[in-house]
Amino acid sequence: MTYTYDYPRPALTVDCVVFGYDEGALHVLLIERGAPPFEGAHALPGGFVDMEEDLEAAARRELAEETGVTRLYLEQLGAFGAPGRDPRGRVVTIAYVALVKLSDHAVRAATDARAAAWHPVEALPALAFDHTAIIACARTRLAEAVRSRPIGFELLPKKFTLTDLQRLVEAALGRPLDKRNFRKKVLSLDLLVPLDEVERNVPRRAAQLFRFDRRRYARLEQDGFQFRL
Amino acid sequence: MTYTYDYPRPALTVDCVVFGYDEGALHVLLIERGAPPFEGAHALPGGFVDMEEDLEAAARRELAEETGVTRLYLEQLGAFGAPGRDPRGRVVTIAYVALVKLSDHAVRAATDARAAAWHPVEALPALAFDHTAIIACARTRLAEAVRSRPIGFELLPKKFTLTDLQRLVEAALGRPLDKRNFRKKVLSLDLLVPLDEVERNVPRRAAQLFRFDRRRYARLEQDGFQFRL
DNA sequence: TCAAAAGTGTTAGTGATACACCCATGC
DNA sequence: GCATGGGTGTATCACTAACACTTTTGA
Repeated sequence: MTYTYDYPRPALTVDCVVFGYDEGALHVLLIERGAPPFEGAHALPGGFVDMEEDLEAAARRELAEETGVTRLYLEQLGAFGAPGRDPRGRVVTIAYVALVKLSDHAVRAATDARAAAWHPVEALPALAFDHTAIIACARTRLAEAVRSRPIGFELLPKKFTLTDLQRLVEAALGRPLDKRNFRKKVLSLDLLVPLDEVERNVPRRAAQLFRFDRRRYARLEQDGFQFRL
Repeated sequence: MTYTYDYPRPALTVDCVVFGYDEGALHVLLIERGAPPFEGAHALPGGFVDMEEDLEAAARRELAEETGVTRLYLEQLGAFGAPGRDPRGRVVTIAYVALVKLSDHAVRAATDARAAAWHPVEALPALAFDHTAIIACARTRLAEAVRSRPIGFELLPKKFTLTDLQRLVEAALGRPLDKRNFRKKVLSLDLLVPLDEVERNVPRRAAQLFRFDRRRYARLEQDGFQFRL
């Protein structure tokens, strides 16, 4: 079966920059390509958009197929379409940024036998296509987003300590923050609920656990409240 | 001549939300469609991406062809690709936001006889496709961008008064600003150069003219300076 | 008892906001 | 001389940034 058009059409793909956070460092989910071009190289999970499928739905589908990751936060990053970016011909890709709780999502072996694995953003391998540039772009977006919207919580487990949150924001911003000032500001937003629970099995004073109050944020947002860290 | 592929491909277009500023109000450049679907309706200028052409280049080309506008500021807004957005079939569009100095760019009659004209953003006609939603998205982006980067100057003539600049920022933000505070903040950035010249032929005290110091901004930016209005 | 991180306030400085009147010009 | 917008300063408040020690816990 083939498909015929009066004018040539670029191929259209989606690619996902999936950020996860673990042990104080940001990670990106990469697959190993099982076919040319760039066979054996690392690349972003992604693939072709189906004809009846919304772009975001395509991103979710490809992610589920290649990495087993589902139910995550997804946001469009933009289109990348320089003519030479794929050696097979003209391929335009719509890139998405995704955030997952590493604690909740064990990365499954990919359905099509290409391994999916987490890589620390500070030490990424060489990547196929223009994926290095796409990730750079995604990191910039993440740094902005983490400060202007409460999306850091998408990367943390449901229960987290203030230090967890601070380490995460520091990783996204790429610079250290003052502990007292950070805690003051975060708590003053009144979006964190302290739980009747503390850390367990730590060789030090156990830290208070918090959860993010989604409902309260939704209400504040409607009233024109502007989140900013 | 036809083109054949093993898998179906969506068509790929670019569309431009071109903002201009005149007489205290933001305007958007719209064309009138000369062919179905939506024949006779207003729409964003745009069209199909050529196979060997960068996405941004496609946007610039379509703009030049349809409206005669060239040499403008252009920034990618994002991809819009919901399956039902074009009645002819699956068409994914990459939207761009463009800013032009209305004073410099008389809008030419379009080459293909479809009229291009400016419409105030506060009173737009019904639009073809999902173009109303795309413009809404572009306005949000513009409001953010005008505050966080010195792009307001792309909309003003080379020589402008502080009141011109304030009216523009107010139009982009959709709310009024205090005159004294605005002037204080803008001048403290040290990016405006007062000229040896004032307004002419105004029935009131003539205002000081300024120009934006691009060079100085480029230098400051390199030193990590963060523009914010 | 030691190591490791949790938790906690104050001060100084900077930037944001609110606010009202005189001035210059063209008609 | 009048209508129109141009131009200017100060006081208050809120937020940011800098900074160090005591507490708790498990090993």
